[in-house]
Amino acid sequence: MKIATWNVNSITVRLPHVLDYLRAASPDVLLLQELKAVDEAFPDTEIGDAGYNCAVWGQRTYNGVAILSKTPLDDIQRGLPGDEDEPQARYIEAETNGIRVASIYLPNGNPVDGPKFPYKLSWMDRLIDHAAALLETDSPFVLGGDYNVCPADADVYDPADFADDALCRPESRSRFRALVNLVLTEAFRALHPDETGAYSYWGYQGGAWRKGHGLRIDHLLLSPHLADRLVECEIDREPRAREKASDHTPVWCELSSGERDDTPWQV
DNA sequence: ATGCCCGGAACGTCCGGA
Repeated sequence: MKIATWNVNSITVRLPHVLDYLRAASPDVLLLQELKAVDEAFPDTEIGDAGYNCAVWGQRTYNGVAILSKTPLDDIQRGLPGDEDEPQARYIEAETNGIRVASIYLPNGNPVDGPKFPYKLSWMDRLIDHAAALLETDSPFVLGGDYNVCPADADVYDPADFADDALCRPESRSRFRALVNLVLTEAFRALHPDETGAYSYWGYQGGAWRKGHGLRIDHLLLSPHLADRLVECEIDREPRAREKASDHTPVWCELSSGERDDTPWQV
């Protein structure tokens, strides 16, 4: 089972790229962020024709998250539990193919001296609470998306320059660690502990993509059941190299079927 | 010190239909 996440920075502009990606990579589940479109403008017909069901929480201008899946999507939840008055469309969760999946667009938090930074941190606190509740259910789940957190200096092209950025600040990193320490598995780093320069985002300004000035801020966090099934996790740079690219590129992981090897142990 | 780049909204302009 292949699960991917991609911040598309406008589903309207990026639809051709998304359809190409669905055809080329054929993920079972694709988590999307930054739709920048209301529900009614979401291209569910085109995506349906490509063989995918859609769960969407859109918003005008900003934010917007969706889950695409080859299998039906059930029990769709929009927003974090207890966050019913939250107007920002940053979280959607559903059941598909026997697992729970969430598409997350975590607040950026910049500038750190304004109200956006405490909003980010409290949003992370609520996500941690919800992840703890999901772990209590003992059911397999994936929390994937644009976390807007570089977990470590190895995930930033210029750590010194980003030391005081909301994506790298210790308050953001400590909450990301607290989430992982619940215990979840951050799929890419689990399989590539020493890899540097493995970014998922390169800004539009100053030729960042050409210069390799990137950040790794898009993550797939797996529950213990699914961590046991993790066989591969990669960042697909091809979509970022295209004309009219999103500033993010897809991150995907492959989970084995989950069938246990019951071969008897032999001396 | 500031913009760099991009997308959407708002707006302005153009176009089609009445």
